[in-house]
This record gives sequence, structure tokens and C-alpha cells, in this order.
Amino acid sequence: MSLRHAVLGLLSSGPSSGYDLLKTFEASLANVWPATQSQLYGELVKMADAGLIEVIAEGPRGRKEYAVTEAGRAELQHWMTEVEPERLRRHDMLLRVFFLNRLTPEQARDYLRRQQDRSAQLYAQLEKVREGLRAEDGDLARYGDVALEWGLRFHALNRDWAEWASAQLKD
Amino acid sequence: MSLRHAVLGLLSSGPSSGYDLLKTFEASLANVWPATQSQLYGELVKMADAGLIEVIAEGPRGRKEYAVTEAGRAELQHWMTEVEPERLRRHDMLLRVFFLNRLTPEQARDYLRRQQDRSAQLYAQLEKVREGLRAEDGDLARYGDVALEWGLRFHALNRDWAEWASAQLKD
DNA sequence: AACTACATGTAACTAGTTACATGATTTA
DNA sequence: TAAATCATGTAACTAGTTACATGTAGTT
Repeated sequence: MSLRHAVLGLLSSGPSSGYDLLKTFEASLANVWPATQSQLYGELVKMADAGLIEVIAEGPRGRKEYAVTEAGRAELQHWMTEVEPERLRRHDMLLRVFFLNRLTPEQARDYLRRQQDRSAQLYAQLEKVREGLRAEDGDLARYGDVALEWGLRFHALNRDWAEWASAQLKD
Repeated sequence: MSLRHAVLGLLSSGPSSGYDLLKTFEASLANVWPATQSQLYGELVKMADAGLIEVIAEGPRGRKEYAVTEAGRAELQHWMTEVEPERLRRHDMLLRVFFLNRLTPEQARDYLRRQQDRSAQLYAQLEKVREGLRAEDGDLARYGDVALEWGLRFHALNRDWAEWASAQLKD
């Protein structure tokens, strides 16, 4: 249900259309909560039905400008302060680790090596994103950077763990 | 589609029934790839239809013993060595971070503090699981421990990051 | 005889994906 | 006037969840 809360979060800093929200998802939230066009438009209709948001204006080409209602603000507040974040449940990189003994030792080492390389690459990519972000400001960029730090640490963890795991295999 | 591969992985070390597979999911794979009873039984039927597994025996109470076919083994091998693991896409703990400025500074700090505590707690829990695991052996336990190390590092990362993020808020 | 564990199956629902469809406005 | 961008909507499908349903075999 968090697409709903992502939308409430975005709209809580000002009204916007589905189209514009989609751009924001792609530009800012892509790494924490991606949304497709069809899912977003559908969700906006459901949220309006539920009274969390409302259409406050219609523009050219059928553009609809949505704003959060009081009920929407309350729901956002509730979700932010009282709902425990979901735990990470599925992790197919780790799932493969359980079956590493089905591979030859070389294949198993290759697998971990690929994960290590990939994480190093993702780390480097994120570092570049951070540089690009330095230019911008505003709250989304500011808090975006706090989230980005998590990402950097995450990729570093994966990289280092894969190296460690590779060494473990040798016994 | 990875439930399918989890099943292939488990069956690749010997035939088993849906019921027994479910126990293994609960005991060993719960943290990397949970499966519900209804999903598992449904998937087994689809996999048999697709020729990846087959019923090799029927026991009391309608028990069906499944075994991997050659096609199933090939699919497992393919998935292990040629399919890139999915990246983590959705992360609602981090999504909330983007909207931390909608809270009062105290609420925001509380949020991060709760995440820190929770991660510390999950870390401690996993450590206990590891102790319990030391007793067992066999490949699932052995590789399970490699995955568990990832989990420990992950919770430590979350704990430390939350502390860091909390300090960031003060400017 | 009652209880527990074994064992499978099905229905209704939610979230998310890809692909298709349509049309209006702005800009080169 | 052609192309790009703006803007929304819908259909078909997949994966996963919760709840319901049913019956058998072994244990106390």
C-alpha cells in the first residue's frame, strides 16, 4: 500500500497532476519506490474515491490537478509515525547462496565475484548521482541525500560481503 | 519467478513433498524467500505442467513426492549462473526518509531512533539464530550461515546509518 | 474416542507489470 | 505540418496474501 503513501508524501508539498507526479517518481523516488504510469493513474482514482486526495483544477488535455485532503494528511502522518516499515523479505541474490553447492567451486566463486563487481559498479554510479545532487537544493534533494548515503553503504556492504563469502568457500 | 527456483534448488538435493518443502521454507528460507502454503502447492502443479518436476510417488493422505527432471536441473543451472539477481526496488523505510520534513524535528528524530533500535534488536536476534545454527550441519546450514552473515551486516548497516542520519538532521 | 499432525486444494483479493489506445497542445 | 511532449485511461497478466475447506493417519 505504500504507493499511496508516496503519493501523499509528494502531494503534501503542493498540488500536482498524475503526469507530474510520474516525473517526480522517475527522478527522485525511482530507487526507493518505483511506480509505473498505469499503476499511478489507477491509484490516484482510488485515492480520490477514498477521500485522501481531490481534484482541485482541470487543465488542458484533460490534465487533473490533485491536492491532499485533511484525511490524506492524517493518513500520511499516521503512516510516518505509527506504521512500522516493512522488512525486506525476498532476496534472490541470497537465495542463490543457499544453493551454491549445486555449482562447481569455480562457478560458485564466479557468482560471488560477479556480485562483488556489480556492487562496486553500483557504488560508483551512486557516487556520481550524489555529485549531481550537490547542485540541487530543496528538501527532496536534502533528504534524498540521506537516503543515498544508505545506498552507498548498502552497495559497500554487498561488495565486502561477497569478497568475504568467496574466501569462506575455500574450506 | 524465484519461488520456482527456490523449489528447484531444494528438490535438487532430493525428492520431497509439498508439505515437507513448506517446512523447509519455514525453517531455512523464510528470511530470503518466504512462501505460503497455497502459493507453494499451486506452483508445484505449474512446475509439473511445465516439465520441471514430476511426481515420482504417492503416499498416504494424498501425499505426492516430487523430483526434479533434467529440464528442471537445467533451469536451475541457468538461473544460478546466467540470470542476474533482481535489485532491491522498494524500500518503505527509506521512502519515509524523503518525507521527514513533513514531521516535527522531534518526530523525525524519533523515527530514526526507532529504526536504529529495531535494527539493533534484529541484529541481536540473528546472532542467536547463528548460535543455534552452529549445532546443525549439512550444506543448507553451511551456506545458510554465509547468508546469515549478510543479514548481520545488513542490520548493522541500518543501525549505524540511522544513527548517522539522526545526527545529520541537526543542521 | 479425541486430538494432533499430515497433506492438499481452492477462492477472493491486492499490488504490480507490460502493452495497447487515444487524443490535445506546443514547438521546430 | 510533422514531431515531440503532455496527459490520461484500460486490458491482460503474474505473484503473492489471507481465508476457507476437506480429509487421512497416527498418537494418547
